[in-house]
Amino acid sequence: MVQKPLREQTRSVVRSLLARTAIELFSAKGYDNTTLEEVAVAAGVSRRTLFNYFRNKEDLALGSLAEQGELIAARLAERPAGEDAWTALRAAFQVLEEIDMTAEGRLEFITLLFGNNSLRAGHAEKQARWQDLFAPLIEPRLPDSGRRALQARAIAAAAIICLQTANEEWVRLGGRADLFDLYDTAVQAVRHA
Amino acid sequence: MVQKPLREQTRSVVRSLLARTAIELFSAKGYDNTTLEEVAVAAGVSRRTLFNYFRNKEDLALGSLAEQGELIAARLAERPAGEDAWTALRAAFQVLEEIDMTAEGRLEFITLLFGNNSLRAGHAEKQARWQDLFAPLIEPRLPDSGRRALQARAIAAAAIICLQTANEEWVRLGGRADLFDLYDTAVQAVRHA
DNA sequence: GCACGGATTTGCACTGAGTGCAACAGAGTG
DNA sequence: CACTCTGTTGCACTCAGTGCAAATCCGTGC
Repeated sequence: MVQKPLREQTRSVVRSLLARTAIELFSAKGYDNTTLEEVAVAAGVSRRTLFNYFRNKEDLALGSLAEQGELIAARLAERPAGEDAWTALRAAFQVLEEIDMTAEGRLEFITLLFGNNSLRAGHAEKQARWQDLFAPLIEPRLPDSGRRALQARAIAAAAIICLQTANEEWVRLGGRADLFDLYDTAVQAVRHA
Repeated sequence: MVQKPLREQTRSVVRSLLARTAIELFSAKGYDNTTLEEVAVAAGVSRRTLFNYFRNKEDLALGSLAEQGELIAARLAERPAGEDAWTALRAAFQVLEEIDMTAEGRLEFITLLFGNNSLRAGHAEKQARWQDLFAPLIEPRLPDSGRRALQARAIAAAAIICLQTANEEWVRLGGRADLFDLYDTAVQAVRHA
């Protein structure tokens, strides 16, 4: 009866080990030049087992994005009900700064993301899924009107894209800037230019 | 010496024939359940030749998006210099309405896009590339300031994402709505909510 | 009409991602 | 010591994508 939490625990440990091993190899040799066979060997596991943990090669690299989305959504749900949508989103995004990851690690990871076409695509898509998580949470923050659902989706998408643009710029600057300064600049431009 | 234009002409004819054949099959049988072998046979060409025209399976489905991006960019470049960035973008997007495609065709195509994960990803990525086309064209429309490049990218990205959100909603409504009404609602929400 | 030359098409063989299946190993239970 | 449940592994297969070389097509010059 105590097995279940135990199994799940080992599972998530193995999962993150595999992801870390993979990202290390991808960064070192390039995404396309790294086979899943190599990742499996490096992690001391069979190629087939990799597929028990991740649906595909892309997920192996991007798994953490889905988790980040859930973290942000959770934080967003905790924000006071009266708070303005943009304010709530900005506050929720800041959960990213609490994530256990060195600046070099972030830089390496994001560089990997933007350096490969199919990863860029996967990245874009994963963040588009964030929209589905965030929109229902910001819809109640909008004034009544028809099309409130559409409005909520648009705001969520725009905020995410501002974060992404800021992230890109942050990488371009080699990490020598404050991410949220860049984010604020982006939002300001979009809303008041 | 007259070969070149001629060859290019046939090339683009063949290219669009292949794309149309592919999209038809993808819509009918599903993207994942359609092999490139089948597409090739249906178009009366060898599988290998398909790869002379398209880099990969995804491009076969999404090729038109790249062209659309270039059309919009061209229109954007023609807008008067003093025009506000958002106004210019909206006007440029309207080139989409001039594209030779039936409403059912559009609906079918967009439904295909949103119905498959990897196509959604490719779609998101292709539109993210639009950003690279549009940003330089709207940067001169912004007031002087540091970070104008970042601002231009943010605005381009936000406008694109509004269009995409409107498109999604349009599909959800079965095409029974005006795309630009939806777009305006989205932009309004983002900028003034 | 005919041979030449460049480009396009095609077949072939190969790599690697992803999947279904069945055999296997290990841990907990009676 | 069987028995079962779960996770791992190997194996064989399909399909996307690529490099290469043979075959084919087509406009041009003779």
